[in-house]
This record gives sequence, C-alpha cells and structure tokens, in this order.
Amino acid sequence: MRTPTKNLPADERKAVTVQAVINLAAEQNPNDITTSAIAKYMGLTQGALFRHFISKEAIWQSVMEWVADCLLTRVDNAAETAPSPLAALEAIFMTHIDFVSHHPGVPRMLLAELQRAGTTPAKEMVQTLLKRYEERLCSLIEQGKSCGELEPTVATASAATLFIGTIQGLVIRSLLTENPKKTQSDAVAVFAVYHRGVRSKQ
Amino acid sequence: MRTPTKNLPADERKAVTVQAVINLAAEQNPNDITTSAIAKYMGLTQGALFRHFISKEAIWQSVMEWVADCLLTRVDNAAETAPSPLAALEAIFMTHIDFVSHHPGVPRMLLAELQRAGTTPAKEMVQTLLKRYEERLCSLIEQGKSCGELEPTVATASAATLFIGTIQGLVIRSLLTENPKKTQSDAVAVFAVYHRGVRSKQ
DNA sequence: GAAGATAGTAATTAATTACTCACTTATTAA
DNA sequence: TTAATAAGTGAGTAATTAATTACTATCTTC
Repeated sequence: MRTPTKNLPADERKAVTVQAVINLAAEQNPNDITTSAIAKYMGLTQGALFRHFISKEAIWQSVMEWVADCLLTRVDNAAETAPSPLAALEAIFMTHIDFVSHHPGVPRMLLAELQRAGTTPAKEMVQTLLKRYEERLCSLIEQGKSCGELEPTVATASAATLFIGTIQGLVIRSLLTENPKKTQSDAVAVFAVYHRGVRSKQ
Repeated sequence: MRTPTKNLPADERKAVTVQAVINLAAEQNPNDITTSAIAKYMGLTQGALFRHFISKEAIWQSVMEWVADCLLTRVDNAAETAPSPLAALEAIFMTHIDFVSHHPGVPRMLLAELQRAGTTPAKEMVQTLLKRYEERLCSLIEQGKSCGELEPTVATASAATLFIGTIQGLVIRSLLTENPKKTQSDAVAVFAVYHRGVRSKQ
C-alpha cells in the first residue's frame, strides 16, 4: 500500500516488513495483525512474505530484534553525551519517550509480546532487552550514588524498576489519549517527581 | 473442568464465567482465550455459554465490570481506614498490588483490552475505571498537600500518573517473573522511592 | 543476450473460531 | 403429578488465517 516498490532484495524486504508491522501496530491490536494485512500494507501478496520469513513468528522475532537494537543504541547514545549520571538518566528517559512517541506501535508490540504464554523467540528477545536496559540503569544509579548525586539509601533495583515503571505508566496513558505531544510534556513533569524520589538531599 | 456444577441459575453461571476467564487469563494470552476454552474450564459445552451471553464481547464486558467494581471497592476501603492522605496512598498501593497478585489474570485482561483498536464496551469500562481511580488519587494528593504531608510544588496530575505507572511497572515485571511474593516485597521498596518523590521536606 | 537466481503471484488447504439451533434434560410452580 | 420455564447438548456453519505450492516475472552476471 504505502511502498509500491517491488522485487526488493531480501534484506530490504525484511526491513520494510518490520517497519510495516510496527506501523500497523500503531493503529491496531498487534495480536490482530495478519500476514495478509502486512502484505497488503506493502503492496504484496500474502504468500510473498513466506519467501523471506519461515513463519509469522519469525517476522515477530525480527521486529523485536529491530526494536531492541534501536532502543538500546539510543539509550547508550543518550547516556554517553550526558555530563553526569543523573543527567544521563534524564536523557535516557526523554529519548525513550521520544522514541515511543515516534513509533507508537513499538510499546504495543512489546506489551503484546509480554502477554504471550510460555516462551517464544520474540518474547525472549523482549526479556533480554529489558534485562540489558535495567543493567544500564542500575549501573548509572550506582554511579550517581558514588558521586553524591543520588541518595545512597535508595535501593538501586527499586529505583530502576520505578524508572521503567514510570515510562510504562506514560505509555499506558498514551494508549488511551493517543496524543504524542501531550505525552512528551507529561514526561517532563513526571520525571521531575521521579527525580525528587532518587536525588540526594541538598 | 474446575467447577463441575451444572444447571446453575443465570446469575451464578455469569459470575462463574467471569472467574473462569480471569483464571484462564492468568496462564495464557487473553486474546487467545476461546469460548471453547472457557466452556471446557467450566465443564460445559461451548454453545451453553451463549445462553447467558449474547456474544464473546459481552463476556469480556462482564469481566471488566467485575474488575472495576472489585478494584474500586478495595481502593475506597483502603483509603477510608487510613489515618492520613499519604497513608491512604500507601494503603491503596498495597491493596492494589495484593489484588493483582491474587488475580494475575486481571492486569493481563486490562492490558489486552487497552490494546484494542477503536472502542469496545469493555475498553470503555477500563477507561472509566482508570479515570475514577485517577480522580481518587488526585483528591488524596491534594489533601496531602493541604495538610502539609506532600510537597505542594509537585504537580498533582504527574504524581497520580507516576503512582499508576509505578504499579504498572511492577505488574509488567510480574508478567516476566510470575512470582507474586517477590512482586509484593518489590512493591514496598518501590513505593518508598515514590514516597520520597512526593512527600514534603522535613 | 542467455542462464541462473531471486522475488512475487494466485489459488488452495487445513485448522481454528464465534456463533446458531433443534433438541434434550433439569428445575420450579401450580 | 404435570406443565412451563430454564439450562445444557452437540452437531453444524461461515468466515478467517497461516502456510504451501506450482507457476511467472524480474533482476543479475557472465
């Protein structure tokens, strides 16, 4: 539909497919995205998809790989350019919100995947993503404690959980409002409260 | 399966059905719960369900009504018995975590419903629930500010969003770990950080 | 420009699913 | 006891969906 280009090389077709799924997920329940819908969105027949992916599950796995790569790269970039651990946390927070604001389908895909029973390759990918994300957060929080920016009595793991939860809360809210601008201004105010919760007393 | 009782009066059959769905949702993707699975769980044939519910959507709506009633009642009870606004917030937090720990299917149903495209009766029910929940929180936060327990410069709406987000974060985490005990001990520590974020300086 | 490889088509298939309905069984009230 | 109402059965249906496959079109490279 959106990209009428045909006869794409396999790599590009895979990449286009991943984006198609994410775009579709922005507007409908990820569980209801059919292979026909994906193909139609790309201007292909349904069968063509299975030239590039062995199964629907394989498509989902590719989507999650893209999300994990993309998000962790952004997180690392944001952390690197920040002048202090606390500034890094804020930068990560904002870049995360920015990312999901521009790709509303992403959190929807993640949530849908986490709801799956048992373990799928895609779900394992999400779990790995969350684990790595948390590791980075914990590391920054420890650094912040060391340099006196963060309150040392605050439990590191809890602060990390709250950080992620704070984002989740904003995401869930955006599932309802579907207003990216509003979500981003909310984000600033909500992070301020989180900030108060973890910073050292001065 | 679990409740072999047959020929239940309509009201009871409806109530049992709602619980069946919530129990099933604890162990599988709510989107994948079929009417056959529900009937099998209750020891009925699939067709029997449609004696009591006009459609599957009507079942989901009933589930959400039960959840909304149950949760808001608990929230109100928790708030009433607490000696102060801040204590009320903590009591609500804990009763909420307790509730979803005992009914792991509930947050899964809620999340699944929020992901739906467009508006369904069940989704509207969830939105109403969240709105009412938030109203109660905002009211308590304002009261807390008035009595000097909470920091007056903290934005009320943001504090409420963070409160709900904090719970969401714990819930998402429990989707992965599936360990109710762990979730509840996490909850105490995470609330402590939230607490620091909103309380007045003393 | 021909040959081989790659990408896409279109029709089909088997499985699943929500829902229907004619009929049977159980419960209740007169 | 009997009649009427309510609850449940079980076989069926139409629609949807992921995956398969024989065939065709397009691109690349020697």
